[in-house]
Amino acid sequence: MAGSVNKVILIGNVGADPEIRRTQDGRPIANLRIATSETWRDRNSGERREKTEWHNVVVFNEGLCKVVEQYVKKGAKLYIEGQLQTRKWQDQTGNDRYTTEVVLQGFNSTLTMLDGRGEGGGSGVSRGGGDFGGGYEDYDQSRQSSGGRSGGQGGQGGQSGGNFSRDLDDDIPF
Amino acid sequence: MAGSVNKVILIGNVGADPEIRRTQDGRPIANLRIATSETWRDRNSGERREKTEWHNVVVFNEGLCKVVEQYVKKGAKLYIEGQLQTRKWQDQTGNDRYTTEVVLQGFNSTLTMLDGRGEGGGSGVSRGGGDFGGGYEDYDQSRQSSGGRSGGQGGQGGQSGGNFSRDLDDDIPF
Amino acid sequence: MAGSVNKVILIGNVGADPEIRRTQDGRPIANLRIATSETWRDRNSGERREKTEWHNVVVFNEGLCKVVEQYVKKGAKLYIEGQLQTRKWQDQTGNDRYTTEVVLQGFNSTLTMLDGRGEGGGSGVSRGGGDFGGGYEDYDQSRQSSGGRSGGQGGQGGQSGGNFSRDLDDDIPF
Amino acid sequence: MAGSVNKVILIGNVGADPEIRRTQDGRPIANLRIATSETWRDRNSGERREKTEWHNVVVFNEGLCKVVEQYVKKGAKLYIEGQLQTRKWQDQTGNDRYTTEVVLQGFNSTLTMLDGRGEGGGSGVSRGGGDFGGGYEDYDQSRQSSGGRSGGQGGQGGQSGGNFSRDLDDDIPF
DNA sequence: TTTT
DNA sequence: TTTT
Repeated sequence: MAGSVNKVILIGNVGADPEIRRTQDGRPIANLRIATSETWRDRNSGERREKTEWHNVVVFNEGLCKVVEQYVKKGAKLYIEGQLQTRKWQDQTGNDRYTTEVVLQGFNSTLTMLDGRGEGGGSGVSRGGGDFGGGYEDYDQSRQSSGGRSGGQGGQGGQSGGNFSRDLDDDIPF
Repeated sequence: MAGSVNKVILIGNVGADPEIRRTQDGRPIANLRIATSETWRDRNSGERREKTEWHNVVVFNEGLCKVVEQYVKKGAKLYIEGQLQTRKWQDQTGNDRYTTEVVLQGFNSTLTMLDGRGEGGGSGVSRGGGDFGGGYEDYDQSRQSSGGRSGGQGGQGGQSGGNFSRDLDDDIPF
Repeated sequence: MAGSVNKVILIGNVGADPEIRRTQDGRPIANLRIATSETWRDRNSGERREKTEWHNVVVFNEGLCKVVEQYVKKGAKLYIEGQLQTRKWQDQTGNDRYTTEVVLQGFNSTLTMLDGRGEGGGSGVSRGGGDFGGGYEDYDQSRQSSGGRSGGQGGQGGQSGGNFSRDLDDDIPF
Repeated sequence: MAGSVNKVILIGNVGADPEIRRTQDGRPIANLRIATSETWRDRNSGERREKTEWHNVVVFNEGLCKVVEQYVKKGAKLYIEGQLQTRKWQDQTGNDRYTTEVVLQGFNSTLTMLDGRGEGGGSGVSRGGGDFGGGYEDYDQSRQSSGGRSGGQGGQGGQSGGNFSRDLDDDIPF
């Protein structure tokens, strides 16, 4: 379809230490639970009220996974930019179920630490791709192929060890 | 939580004529299915590939509901800005199920026609609230109280007739 | 023009304590300087490089001005959502000059404290309009008419005292 | 600075055929004027009012420049995502002047045709970088180094001929 | 002029 | 179920 945009922007806190697992061919995938919340004053009672929303965030992007692995802990405040994706799965009784997630994959994905931590004294800002600003960043784009459920060229990520034998489609949602 | 943002931006096409229903107290709710899609060229085969994502959009905002009712038809291209919301419901067997929707409610919600239609030859742009630009818009803010599943003060929307007897929580998801 | 969007999203730090002034009819206007910055590693030298960008932010929205007045200090980290606006002025020699600012006015404007401060122990989140979430917020929409350089109905803002005698158009840019 | 975001999202129409020029080392730069506009109804007079804002958009990203060159004409409706950048220059009398532009450079930049034209029957969607969706896109990332005023490795873009002898800093603003 |  |  010509001219389509699918963008989610969240600022919120991470509800638990992230889970990082790997696909069979070695690419990392990070799962985050992020809470956003709104407060308002009830017009009638005058009481302060709050509503918290929980978001499932899945990081396929390899560079962002590294950031998550190293710096993101329970309670961290993050800015994330990704896209909405709903995937279908079957429950135990064979019924179709759907889970909607915020996916960080490829370009136009961003994850930024808003607590002042991140990247070894560095920026705390990470993007889905390598080249920005002055354009000379040392980022190995060939390792960027991310790509979710795709075959890949096998282990190009290199961070062996601890691979998950379960594929992405085995995820237990929520 | 201090400093939280929950924002979704979509540009896509409407998959079917919108359903408009009403809460028991007369407030309108519009449901839209919006498709976004990405195309890319497969690195290996060189073929063009496409992936379409379908989004459930729920419009609680009364002003935006009017726009939907009057102008949004199957095939329309829209810009929408809303927030993510996951609601819990029980299926026939009593199991918890969750449905994530893009909700347009209150301020910071926008719906814009990108086909050149909309608002009687006018702007095709609509926001979740009345006052913008020069600040003199004729918008009855008292009818803006929207508020999803809340009780409301009863029928302030005024557009009686054709009310739905089902409440929002009765929705059949997907 | 049908279907137009003009949106700026910034997360950055405030460079100096905000200036708040008032129009002749009593509406407050806050000016902020916000720094955003990018870091990257130089591909050739391997050095870390940084580029800082400074943004002029003008808050016409009365509710957001109050937040700025009370909570925003030099060094604060903010999320802001506004729109781009370029205004024309004449320098001393009568030449046309242009200044581009990020304007927070009316709806679809947001200012959020990301430091954990803000709103008396409350949310630290503020929007350009009143009704959101459950829809019961106690916000006097009639005082919301903001409206930049427009005439207004005179003094509806009410917060008299300390008014600036200079109009907005007298601003010295940059 | 840790955790900084600088993002502009525009949907608007192109005011004139884009100018494409080249840096001395062959990288293309496209300049666009984009109009956004708001309409509202005057609270007092009841008249419809409109305010148009013009934006200077500079495309450094090489892939996006190609799209601009081939498909973007006067009147085209675009979605663009870039960042704010203010540059300093000297006028004829040696005074400092500043021009703020929306820059599309590197990742997290997007340009999308919203008219149904674009990319030879293809998507009309273009991003600042190559890998998205399934992750197999055939995009030569080595030609992506864009980088604004930087030296570059010389002519890697390959689209020789017609280079502009003026550098970016020679731009006449507005 | 901020921040890390 | 949209669109190109």
